[in-house]
Amino acid sequence: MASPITAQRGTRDVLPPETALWQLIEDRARHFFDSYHFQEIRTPIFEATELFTRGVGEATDIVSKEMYTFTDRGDRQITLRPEGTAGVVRAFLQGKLGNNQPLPVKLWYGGAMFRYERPQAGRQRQFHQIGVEALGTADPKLDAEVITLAIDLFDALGVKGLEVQLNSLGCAECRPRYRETLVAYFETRKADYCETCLTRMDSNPLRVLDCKVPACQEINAQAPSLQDVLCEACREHQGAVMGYLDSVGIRYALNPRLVRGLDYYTRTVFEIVATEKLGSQNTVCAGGRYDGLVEELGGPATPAVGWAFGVERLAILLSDQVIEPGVDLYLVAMGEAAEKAAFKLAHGLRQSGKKVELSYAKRKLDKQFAQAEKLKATHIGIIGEDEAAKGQVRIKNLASREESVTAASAEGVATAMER
RNA sequence: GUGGGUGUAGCCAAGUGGUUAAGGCGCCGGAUUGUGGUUCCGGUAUUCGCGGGUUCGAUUCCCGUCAUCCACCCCA
Repeated sequence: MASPITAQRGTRDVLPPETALWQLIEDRARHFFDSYHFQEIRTPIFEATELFTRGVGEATDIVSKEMYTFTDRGDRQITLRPEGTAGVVRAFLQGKLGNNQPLPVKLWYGGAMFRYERPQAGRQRQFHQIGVEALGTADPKLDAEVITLAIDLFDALGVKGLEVQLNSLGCAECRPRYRETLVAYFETRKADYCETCLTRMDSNPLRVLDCKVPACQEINAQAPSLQDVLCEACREHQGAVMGYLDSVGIRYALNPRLVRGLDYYTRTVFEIVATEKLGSQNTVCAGGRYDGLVEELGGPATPAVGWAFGVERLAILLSDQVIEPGVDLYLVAMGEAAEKAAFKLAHGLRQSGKKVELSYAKRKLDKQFAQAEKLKATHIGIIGEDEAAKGQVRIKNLASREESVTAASAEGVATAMER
């Protein structure tokens, strides 16, 4: 026998009944996107590599060592999308969405993302995100709105133990200033930092702040905080965001160490982290404002804000929720004429929206009952030789154990099942 | 990419350098012919992730490899 082919490292099959959980997540998400008036956008899974090097940032880990990049047969540099925002912004510009409808343009998307990482629970090479992007306004109301949307969704799904962490990364005005003071501080303590920190001081100094090495954390505790040097406009913006969140009772923790790994963020950044169940991969949802990205990708200056959550991680948080499959009617037939009658009856009932399962095996009746129980059927229908000859079916409610004989028609059976 | 743990059926698992690899759940079939998740009986791993080595002999020891999990890293 040939050896079986298995799923590639870092990819996995989502099997039933877990798929039912994914559907639940998707359904609830759609519901809230609709009420918050976000419209769906679907963009390609692969894009020009340059979209991500320019959008996400050359120096980021995602771009520098995690992308699935290849040259296609037409000599194009192609990358499987590692995140969703860059593609949405590209489509926003290409489709001229900013020109033909009122701003902000509020979009949501969902789908597979690809990053070449070492797999772990809650971290796959192909993983799935659902996210929102709102483009065209700098109004802090929108920062608060997208966070509120996320919390509403997670609440509705019954996710417990989440914490919102908030920070501001400043803007083109104050961030460079902060960078300078920060680097100046690092210089004074250079001898005490770990090696990754030392390289990051040049490439991406803000990232030094969320180093996990205890020694580095100690030094960072005394580092100047961005909160202290935010410009007036950024300070006001952050205050407004917090005010809106307060007004709807959303609790959050200000975390001045919160730095995102993508270059495009400005001002508001946030993460929604799970306090239990996820171990170190505990960020469920993350996002922020990216006022410079649209311009960076060749469009007009367009402020924007968005987030994405990881479907796999959310599914882990919800994994104790059991979604019972179950059918309305399990239909058993005995004899050739009965098989045909059952097949036809099932067809009629299914057309009218009943969930009907047929018996595909010739078992004894007591086994058929056991089978109906296993399928979580609410009713069982029996067509034997007698019933088939009379064009009838015996319907039994498996909970009440009440039984009746009725005409083998969709209407007749539907009525009998009401009882 | 770094360090560590694990790998016996669909799932949970016992086990040993040597005749036919426990058990449980699940699944399939049966217990004198059409009514319930119980009970009883039977079946369900040509082989212990894969490859190589040591050995008369390896599921068991060694090496490699793959997968998975944990921490780092990174992030959703």
